[in-house]
Amino acid sequence: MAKFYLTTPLYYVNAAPHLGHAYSTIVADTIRRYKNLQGLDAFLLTGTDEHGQKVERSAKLAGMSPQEFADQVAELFRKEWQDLGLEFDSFIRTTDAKHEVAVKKIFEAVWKAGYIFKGSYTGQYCTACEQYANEAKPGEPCPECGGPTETITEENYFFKLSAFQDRLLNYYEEHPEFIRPETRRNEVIAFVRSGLRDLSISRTTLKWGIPLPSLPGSSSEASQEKHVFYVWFDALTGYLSGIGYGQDESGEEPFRRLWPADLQIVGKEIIRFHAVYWPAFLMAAGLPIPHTLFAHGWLLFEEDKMSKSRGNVVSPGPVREVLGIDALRYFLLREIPFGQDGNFSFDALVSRYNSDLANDFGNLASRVLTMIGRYFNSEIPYPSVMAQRSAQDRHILELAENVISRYTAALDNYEFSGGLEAVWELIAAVNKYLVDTEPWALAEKNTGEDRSKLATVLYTSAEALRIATQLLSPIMPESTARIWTQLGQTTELSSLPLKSIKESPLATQEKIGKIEPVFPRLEKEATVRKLVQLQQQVSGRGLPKKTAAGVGAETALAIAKIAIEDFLKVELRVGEVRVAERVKGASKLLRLEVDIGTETRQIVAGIAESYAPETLIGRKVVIVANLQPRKLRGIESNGMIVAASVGKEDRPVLVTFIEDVPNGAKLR
RNA sequence: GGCGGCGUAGCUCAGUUGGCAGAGCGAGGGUCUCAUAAUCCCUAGGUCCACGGUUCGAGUCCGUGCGCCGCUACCA
Repeated sequence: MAKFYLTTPLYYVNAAPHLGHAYSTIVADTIRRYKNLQGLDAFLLTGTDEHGQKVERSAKLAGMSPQEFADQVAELFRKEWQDLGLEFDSFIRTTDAKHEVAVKKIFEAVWKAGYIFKGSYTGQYCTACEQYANEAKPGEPCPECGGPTETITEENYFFKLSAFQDRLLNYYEEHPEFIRPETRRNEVIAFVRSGLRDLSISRTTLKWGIPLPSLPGSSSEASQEKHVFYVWFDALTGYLSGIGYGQDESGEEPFRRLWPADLQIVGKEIIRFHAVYWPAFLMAAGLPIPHTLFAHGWLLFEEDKMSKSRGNVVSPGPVREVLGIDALRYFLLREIPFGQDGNFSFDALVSRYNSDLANDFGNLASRVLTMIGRYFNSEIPYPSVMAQRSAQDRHILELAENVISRYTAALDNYEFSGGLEAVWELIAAVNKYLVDTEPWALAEKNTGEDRSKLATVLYTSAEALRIATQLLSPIMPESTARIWTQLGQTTELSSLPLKSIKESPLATQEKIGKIEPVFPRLEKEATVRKLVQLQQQVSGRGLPKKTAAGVGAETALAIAKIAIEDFLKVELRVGEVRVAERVKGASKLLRLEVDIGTETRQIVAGIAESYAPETLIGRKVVIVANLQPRKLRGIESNGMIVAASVGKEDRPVLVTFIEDVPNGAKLR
């Protein structure tokens, strides 16, 4: 049996699992089920990425060791998938012993192939954040905390990424299906075309990682012990270690069977690591490249990116409790074209549930089954022979055929939304068919001819319902299984191959099961209220203890009181912008010349994303006049512009005066 | 700034090789009664961002402008 190996991202344990993580995993679980129905041996790997600076810091904040911290969060993930009924075949943790073995093995392979060399990495290091401030240039402050950065040079092991530029471009060219969707593919190609620099793959600035093995032929083995792997070299290898790469003969068997992966699902923010570094690592190690890499979009909550710092993280738990996991699966796969960003809101979720699941699908099952119960003593009736059926009857079966092929074509291409639309076309058509043929009226008349028409209508409807149910089983495994039982089917729905849809029509005279609504209609307002309420209860929980206290301490620091003398040290003055222009090569910076009465100051301000240069000329601004000069992009900045910081993205909004104020006026 | 994408009915979006503007949801009206107050039918007269061009004819091709978004590497 042919295999289908797919992976979710290995989730970083710095955050508790939320709906965004669930989205990736739900998609993967759906594909796994679908591929199994297609007769493939599907294997799904998920897991957690546990090393790196952020975990080290979060653990410290929580007052525990990184390992303890990672253990707790990894367990949260595992439990979440279990609660959501998501099935996986392997769960890899990058702190597993077998993973460490695999990382060392692939590193040695890359080393032997000659793609590792020792070099030095120079960057701006922020001691407060304990990390490199990548965007900062020498002399610039840390973009995260605003603290000073220093230029430090670190001895590192480098991966010769530059050697793979052409090979990667060729690969993208020859395998258009490798990076999806198209826009991401274009971005990646543009990025690689612009030139690749070698990548440092070891770190000495942190301890929480996998130590580099001693290298044969390397003279300085002692110093190597201080090196740990760069997290991405470590994490990506999880896709190999999770299926046995690096194990002994028998342990490595799944790897040899499953690799290369057929589908790797990732979030769009990590596409580069997967589309550039990862294939390069694999090429260097002499391993095959995965077939497809699919970058999905972000789940936005009420128009905003879901993130912990924004405090708008939605947990899957409440949705599962109130609407059931299948409603969530359906919503995510139907509402959001796979690959694009999508909006999640409780309102939209409940609306979709009511209109599509309750009104269309659930109600169709209910009315068809009820009529079979009432008019045919709960037995699937015999339809007329084909020649005697009406055009309407035949139309439903033809449409069903058509929908089956459109649905499978869509799912084969990971277009869940399109596939579901097709199924709903069938569902809508059957609802209409029932109104047009009026089986209840046929039952009233009860002549022989009407009786056989009635049987045909109900059989045809039930048959279409059966087809829709079977098609939808990978999307909504639990609810479709219930409808399956109500249709009187005793075989396990999840074990029926896709091809049986066409081959096994509903058997007549089978007794249908007990009818009960699978998607009861919900009162929208009350349901949304309930979801919001439950969500608020859950929001307090999440990451391991003490994290909340740590955040509190940071806030306290920020609002510490200062004396008036401290404030008087700051010289704030009114100025008028005379000249404003973009700084070449910097997307955020503007070079301003500001008239402060006594002189004109040159100031470089990071406001280019919010203000077009020409709109600033002649505008009154407030500047900090006694700031130490600093060079930004080689341009000296004498002071800074005062602006409110708005929203989580810290969008700057300039201070303005309602009354006219002379240039140079001092603020106090 | 450079590269790429997008801008179509109140909302979410389809619109293939240029040929009379579409779907779903929401809203309004109506119908049936098998069904989960569900279904089904009717109703949107929308400057297809703006301007200019190519063409017998452009949402669909070209140019310019405006607006929004993504990418522009070693935190993950």
